[in-house]
Amino acid sequence: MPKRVSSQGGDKRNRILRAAIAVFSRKGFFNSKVSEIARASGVADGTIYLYFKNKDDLLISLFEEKMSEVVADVIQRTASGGGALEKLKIFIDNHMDLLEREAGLIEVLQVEIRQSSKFLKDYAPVKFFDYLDVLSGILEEGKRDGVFRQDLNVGVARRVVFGAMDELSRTYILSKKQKFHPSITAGEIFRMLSEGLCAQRA
Amino acid sequence: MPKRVSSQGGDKRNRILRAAIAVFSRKGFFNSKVSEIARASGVADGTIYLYFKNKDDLLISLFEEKMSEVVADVIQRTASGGGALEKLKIFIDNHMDLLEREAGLIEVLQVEIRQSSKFLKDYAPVKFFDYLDVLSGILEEGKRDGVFRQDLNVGVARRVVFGAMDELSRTYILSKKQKFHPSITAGEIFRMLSEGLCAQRA
DNA sequence: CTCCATGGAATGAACCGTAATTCATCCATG
DNA sequence: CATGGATGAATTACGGTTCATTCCATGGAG
Repeated sequence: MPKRVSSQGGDKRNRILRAAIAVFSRKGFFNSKVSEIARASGVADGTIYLYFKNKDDLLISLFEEKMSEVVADVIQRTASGGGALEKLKIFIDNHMDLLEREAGLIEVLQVEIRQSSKFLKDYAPVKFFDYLDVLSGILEEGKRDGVFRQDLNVGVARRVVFGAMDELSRTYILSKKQKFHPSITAGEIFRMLSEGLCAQRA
Repeated sequence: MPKRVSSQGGDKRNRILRAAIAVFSRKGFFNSKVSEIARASGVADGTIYLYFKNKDDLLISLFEEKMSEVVADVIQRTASGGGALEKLKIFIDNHMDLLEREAGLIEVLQVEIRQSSKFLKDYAPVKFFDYLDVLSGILEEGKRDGVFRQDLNVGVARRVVFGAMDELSRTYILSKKQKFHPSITAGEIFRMLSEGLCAQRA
């Protein structure tokens, strides 16, 4: 299990991760062969087992490491927003933007990790909760500042927001002929969530 | 491939479908063994192949048939609603209620069908679109009647609504210790979507 | 400067468990 | 006894994982 090779081989682990993202996103975890990932990353089958315990570990590592970056990044970005509403806007924009910047990664996170709890007996996707927590923070702040309704149930609201973004992501990923642009859609989602569907307040 | 057996065995196909739902929902499609489904439905392994082409076909059939019922049922139920807003309420209530009535089924539809497009090369989940179309109909009606904003993008809105419900469903399914009650949550989702998060209209 | 020893990294062919599918056989019914 | 559904053990393919072998960079010795 090489830690970090001084010469040129230092990126081998990353090459494998990148290839895994590509392959998993294309064919799904269960239909992806380790040998394919090996081929795609230009290493031998056995080499993968020098860097990862097994195929499951490859998926988990991928999730943990990449999701960490995503979470750190979105925390950074939203911090620059003035109020809760602006932060929410940034959060949503960022999420939809990821679709273009990291299409394969998002696809894996979206589809494969979801059902991971089914086959990865004990694994809890902590990083995913970190991501949701950022959203909770924004919503709490908005309540505190009177921007959002006082009776907002943050536990439900964070899921509503995430679910909306997530579903649009899926639509984007699955529709071959791109019907819409992520950033434009982000605007629509934001408006819908902040103002609601109704013409008038009841 | 027996169409419909006159004697007692007529329910064999259904027994298999029911068992498949239970097994798939518990362990996921790829980790479910055909022999498990056979055992759970009280038939021999080979018998399954008298009723279904293969394991994939079992999943697809399950989806098509059960989803048809769900769609027909929700069309029926929403039809009784007075206006678009009430129909939307019914739709959301119904969706969350399915979680209790058909927990296993929803879990399969939610998690397994999602990634089906990855491994079922040509299959398009038509019934899923039928379900979304019911939602579109409600939103269109609301726009026509001035209940919903005129500039609502129905294509995006239907996904926002579905995504919100869907994400809460997932939360419900995955959290062992039930933190919330589906029908109460349904109310929160409805309010959030119709009125939005904000305290004031901008 | 050349040669060789050393050890860790990389290789990939072979192993092996698993599970989808088949099919020779059995059995109930009319 | 003929028909056709049902059975489940055997077949077979597949692909994750292993590990004996090879490769290569380094550095010490001659």
